[in-house]
Amino acid sequence: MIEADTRTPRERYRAQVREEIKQHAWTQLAAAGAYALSLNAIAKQMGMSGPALYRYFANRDELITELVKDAYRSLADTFRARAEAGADLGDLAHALRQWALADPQRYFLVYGTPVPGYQAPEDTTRITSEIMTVLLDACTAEQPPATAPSPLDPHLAERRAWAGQHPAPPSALRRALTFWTRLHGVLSLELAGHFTGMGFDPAQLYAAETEALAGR
Amino acid sequence: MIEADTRTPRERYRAQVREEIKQHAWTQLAAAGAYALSLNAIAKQMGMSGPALYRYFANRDELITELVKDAYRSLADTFRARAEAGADLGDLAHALRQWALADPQRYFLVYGTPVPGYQAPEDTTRITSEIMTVLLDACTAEQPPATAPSPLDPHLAERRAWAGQHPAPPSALRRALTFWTRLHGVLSLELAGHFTGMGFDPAQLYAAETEALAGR
DNA sequence: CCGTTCAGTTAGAGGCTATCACTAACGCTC
DNA sequence: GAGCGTTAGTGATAGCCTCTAACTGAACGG
Repeated sequence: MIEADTRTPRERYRAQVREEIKQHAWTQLAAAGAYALSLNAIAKQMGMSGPALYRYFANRDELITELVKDAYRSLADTFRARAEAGADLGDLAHALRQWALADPQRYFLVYGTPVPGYQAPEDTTRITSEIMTVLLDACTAEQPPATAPSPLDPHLAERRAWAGQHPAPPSALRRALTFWTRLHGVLSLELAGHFTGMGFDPAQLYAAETEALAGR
Repeated sequence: MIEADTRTPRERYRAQVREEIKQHAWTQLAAAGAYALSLNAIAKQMGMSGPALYRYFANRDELITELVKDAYRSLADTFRARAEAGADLGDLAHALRQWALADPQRYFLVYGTPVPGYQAPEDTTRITSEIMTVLLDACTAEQPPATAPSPLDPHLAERRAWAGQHPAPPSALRRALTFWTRLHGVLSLELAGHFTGMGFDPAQLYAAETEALAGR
C-alpha cells in the first residue's frame, strides 16, 4: 500500500538523517561496543562537524536509548513474525539465538551490563510485555505431557502482575520465565566468549536446554 | 603465622598504593559502573595528580583487568571456602547469589558485556577452571536419584577438554554447565533490573532453578 | 517574494587518557 | 653517615571526547 507522505520536506529529511546516524552508530557498536560509541566519530564519518549531531539527538545517552529501543523492537518483531507463522517454543528459541548471533552487541544492548542509575524508558517495558505475550502464548498452547509440579507455581499464581490479563496457567508462566532465563544464560555466556576454548559446542548446549524446556 | 616481609620498603609502599587505588576504583565502579571509572577522578580523590597513577597502572585497561582478576579470585575463594566446608550444590548456588548481590557491578565485571576485541588474560582462565573444578566436584559427589538421559551427554563425553583430568561422568559435566548457565541467566537478568516491576520474587525463581538442578 | 525556521558551522569550556621532562625525596651501598 | 642512583609525584601538553553558544546561510511556507 502506498500512502501519501504527509510529512513536510524538513521532517522527511530529518528522519532520514536520524536514520543514517543510527546506521553508523550500529556499525560502530558492532565493531567496538557501546563504550566506544562516539558522536564525534559518527559525524566525521558522515562528513559533518561534531556538534551537528546534537540537532538530531539531545546527547549520547539519547542516541543509545534510541538504539536500545530499536533493538527491543527488532526482537519483538522477529518473535511476533515467527509466532504468526505458527512457531512453537523450539522455533522461538532458535529465532532468539539467530537474532542474538546476528549482532552480539545488539543483544548486549538489551540484556547486557546496565548502568547503575539507568531506568528503562516506558516504551521498552511495553515492548518487553509484547515479547512476553508471544512467549506466554506459546507456553500456554504447548503444554508438556507430564509436568512435575514446581514449588514456584504457587508463587507465580499469586504474583502474576507481569502477565497482565494473559490466561496462561501458573505452569505456563513458569515455563515462560525459565525459557527466558535459561536461554539467556547460555546465550549471554556464549556471546561474551566464556565458552571459547572449552571445547564443546554451545549450539548443542542451547539445543539441549531448549529441549528440556519443551519437554518439561 | 608471621612472616618476615622480604620486600623492600619501596615495594611495600608500592603495593599499598596500588591497593588503595583499587579500593577507590571499586567504590567508583559500584557507584557508576565500569564505564564511568576514571583514573583522573581516583587520583583527585587520593589527593594526587592524574598522571601519578600511571606509575602504578600502565593504563585504564590494566587497572580494570586487575579488578576483573580480583573479582574472579574473590568468587573462586568463596566457592572453594564453601566447598571445603562441605557445601553441596544448593549451598554453592546460594553462595553465588550472595556474592553477586553483594556487588552487582563486580558480577558484571566478570560476566557482563564484553568489549568486542577483549581477550581474557591467562590468569583468569586458570581461576575459571578452579571454579569449575569445585563445581565438578560437587556435581560428581551428588548424583541425582533418577537422571533422565540427556542428548547432550554424548557430546560432552567427547568434548570434555574444559574438564581437564577431572573424573566427572558426562552427566556431571552437563549438570555443572547447566548450573552455571541457568543460575547466571537468572542472576544476570535480576541484577540488570529486568525483573523489577514484574511482581514476582527473583529469589524464588532462583531457588526453584537451584532445586531443579539438584533434583535432575 | 520575503520573513521565519532550522541545519550546520566554528569557537570554546571542561572532562578524559596518556606522554614527557623535570624535581625532590627516598633508600641502598659504601 | 654521606653520596648517588632509583623512583614517586609534578606540571605542561597533545589529542580525544561531550556538549554549549553564537553565528551563518539556505530552504521552506505563507
